[in-house]
Amino acid sequence: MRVSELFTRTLRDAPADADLVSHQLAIRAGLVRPAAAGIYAIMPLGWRVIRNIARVLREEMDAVGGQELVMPVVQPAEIWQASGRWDVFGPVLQKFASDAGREFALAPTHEDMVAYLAAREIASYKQLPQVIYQIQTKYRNEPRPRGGLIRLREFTMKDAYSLHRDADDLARVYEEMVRAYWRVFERVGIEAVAVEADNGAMGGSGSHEFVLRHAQGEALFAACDTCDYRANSEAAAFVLDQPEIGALQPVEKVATPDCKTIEDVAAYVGVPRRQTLKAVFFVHERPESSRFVFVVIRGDLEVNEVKLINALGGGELRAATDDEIRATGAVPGYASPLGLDPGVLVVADQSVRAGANFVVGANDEGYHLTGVNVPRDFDPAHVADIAEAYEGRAVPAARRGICTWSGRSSWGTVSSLARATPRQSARPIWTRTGRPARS
RNA sequence: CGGGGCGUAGCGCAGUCUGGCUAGCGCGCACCGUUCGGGUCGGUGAGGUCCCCGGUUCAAAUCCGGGCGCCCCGACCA
Repeated sequence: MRVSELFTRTLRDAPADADLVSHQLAIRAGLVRPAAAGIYAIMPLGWRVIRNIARVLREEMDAVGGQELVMPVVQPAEIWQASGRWDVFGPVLQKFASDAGREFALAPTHEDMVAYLAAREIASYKQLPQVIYQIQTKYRNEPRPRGGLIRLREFTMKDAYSLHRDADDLARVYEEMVRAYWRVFERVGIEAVAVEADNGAMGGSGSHEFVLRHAQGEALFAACDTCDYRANSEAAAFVLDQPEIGALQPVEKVATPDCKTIEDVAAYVGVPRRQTLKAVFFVHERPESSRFVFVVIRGDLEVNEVKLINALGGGELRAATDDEIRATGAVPGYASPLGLDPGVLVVADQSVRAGANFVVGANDEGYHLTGVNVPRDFDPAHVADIAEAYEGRAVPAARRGICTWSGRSSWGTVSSLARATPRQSARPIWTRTGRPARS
């Protein structure tokens, strides 16, 4: 067909609100046209690209025994209530009611529908394993769509789901899926990097994310400079440095006026940041309850909320308000795990054991304590790795490689899930794979 | 949800601070001419709720109040 007959026109100037080069080119070339924030029309040229990618995906999914189907985008509330996720998913799940008052949701993912179908189709373990997949629209009511096509509300995803009778079978198909993904990326011409990922709220064990090294990506991943360790920022582990510990000092209360941040305190007292302890406050929310969480971490580190959620066993986190902090007896800016109400849940990062003679808040406006030691002065009930890795840390695998950070843009994940949805009993073990084909 | 920016012709912009000619410019579009050809050159022309609502004023794109939308940073991201 001639370009002169093309439905789409091309543009010499990119729209002012397109910042990323990829976004500018996609619009100027007429691949896509915006309809609303995070919602695009795929124009004829763009659709050709998607169809070509889809063809490759179908061939590779079929090659590992996948059966294609199409599940609905509009799904009745009952399916989400049955899996327990109707009330848990949060605002990303776009709910709406028909005029008659029947409740529906736009599918942001299809596990729940798969569970619904599998429960009706699979009558015996002899029917397993099964691999099904679809190339279908997803709708996620993202709080902030961004970067043109980087993060969309409405998008197309290839998602595959496998159902298994046991863990060995799952592990076998998991590996097949990972290999299938490599073939897809190779054929499509994407230089993907496989990184260890976290399953997040889906739970389960084992997850690989295929990412594109991309400066404007949504997030970061860590890569070891000497070994092949690769992990996204939610999953990256690192080796904690162990400062030399001299003689333990006694606890002393010192005045630290106007020192509400770690930088201020460290500078005022004259110690490195890693000789301070920082308190961070969250409210841990679950469908049935919410609880205040007092988190303690070494001053030079940041809390990784995904790790913290995992340490807490799931649920959601939000930052606590100052009022909620005061209600526990802690003083914002000068909070201390020492002398807290014993009813307050304290979770400490393992870094609190890496160091000595820490400077911590005194729970008294304008004062800090020095010479605080673990476990002599406080002994946290819960200690876990909840710190975010960062550039320059040694990675655990090689024990000496240095971690470097790169931007990442997610092109797909393969996850191995323990069990679909605990509330739906007699469900087979199944895995979810997939998340590519965002144009 | 917090911080910042923007909204004037299909696209890119000027005009707004300091209210007042008929709201302009480039590209694109239509028509006529021109060229072997061209992202050619020349001419003519169409196209505007100046984001919306309200207010101030003799007079509002411009000032004031409210709202909506879009983009960026952060929070979030199953």
